[in-house]
Amino acid sequence: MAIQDFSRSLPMMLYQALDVLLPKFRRIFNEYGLTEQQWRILRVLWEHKKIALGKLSDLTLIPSPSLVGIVDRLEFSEFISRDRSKKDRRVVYVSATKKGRDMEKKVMPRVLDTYNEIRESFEQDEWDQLIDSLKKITVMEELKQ
Amino acid sequence: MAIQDFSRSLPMMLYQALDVLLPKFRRIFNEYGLTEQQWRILRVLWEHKKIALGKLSDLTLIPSPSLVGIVDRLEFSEFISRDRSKKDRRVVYVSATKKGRDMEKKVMPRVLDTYNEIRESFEQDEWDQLIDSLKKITVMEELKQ
DNA sequence: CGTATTTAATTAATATATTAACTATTAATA
DNA sequence: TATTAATAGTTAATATATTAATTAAATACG
Repeated sequence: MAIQDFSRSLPMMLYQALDVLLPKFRRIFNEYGLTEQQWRILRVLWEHKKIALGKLSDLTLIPSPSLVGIVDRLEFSEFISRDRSKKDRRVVYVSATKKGRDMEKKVMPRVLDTYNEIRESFEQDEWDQLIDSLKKITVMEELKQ
Repeated sequence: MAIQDFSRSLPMMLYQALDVLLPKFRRIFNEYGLTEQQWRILRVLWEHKKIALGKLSDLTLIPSPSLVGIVDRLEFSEFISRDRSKKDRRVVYVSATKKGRDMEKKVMPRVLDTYNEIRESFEQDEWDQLIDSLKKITVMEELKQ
């Protein structure tokens, strides 16, 4: 094992963790004809009713140029609808249609089951510590810029 | 804050950590005309001399269908070369050219500086705990299949 | 030996990410 | 008010990810 072990570097460990965690969730999404990104958007809309694209980008971590196309396809599939703000005509609001809202009851339970299964394989302390450390990374001043 | 807080879910925290960590590294790669994935491949080749595509996919965490194109472009830029195994003609080996090897001296120090800067903002214990927890995720049996 | 199965790499189709540039609108300010 | 700067969303070009299918070669095995 080299002094600087690439495979155990933080970025690679983060990638690997996602590679292991996500396939099981994606299988659920795909059963309902959703991509992972489409699910993220619906997941946020179930809590927001109406949200500007910029805010949606922040909450889903989907970069705005990608968001445009993903929202296009969700709109085409009639899971969501767009409408432009009257007050500030630069702003576009997005909200879930009935079809989009109805997905919550179907998908969420399955996703939560899988999520809890993962969570239960950690001690509460270790889990909290993990989330805290990740949180700490996201607010690191060294990385702003 | 909802019972199940989407933004603090493990996958979203992992995504966010990567979103915060990577841009600073990417800026370095781009100065040398490399994408992040191209760098990952060179990073592995600097330690391996010669490696099969399958193994390279495992070590870089780049899925093989993506790897084909990325290796194409690295070959076109003359950073690496391909050659097919004589023993098993299904296998394709990849190795760094002189141009590819020479990048190590240029890029690695800058990357290590940035990496150490990040690492130093953690206590050794917390860092080790973080890496351990991530490692634990990558070997979770619950997620195999 | 010949056929079926597995394996390594690749191709194909579609979706998303990255970076830069652009448009329309709004806010700031001389 | 006229001009400049900032903001929200979008487009464009290229690279990569995802999933399924394909090809060529190697292996298993009746």
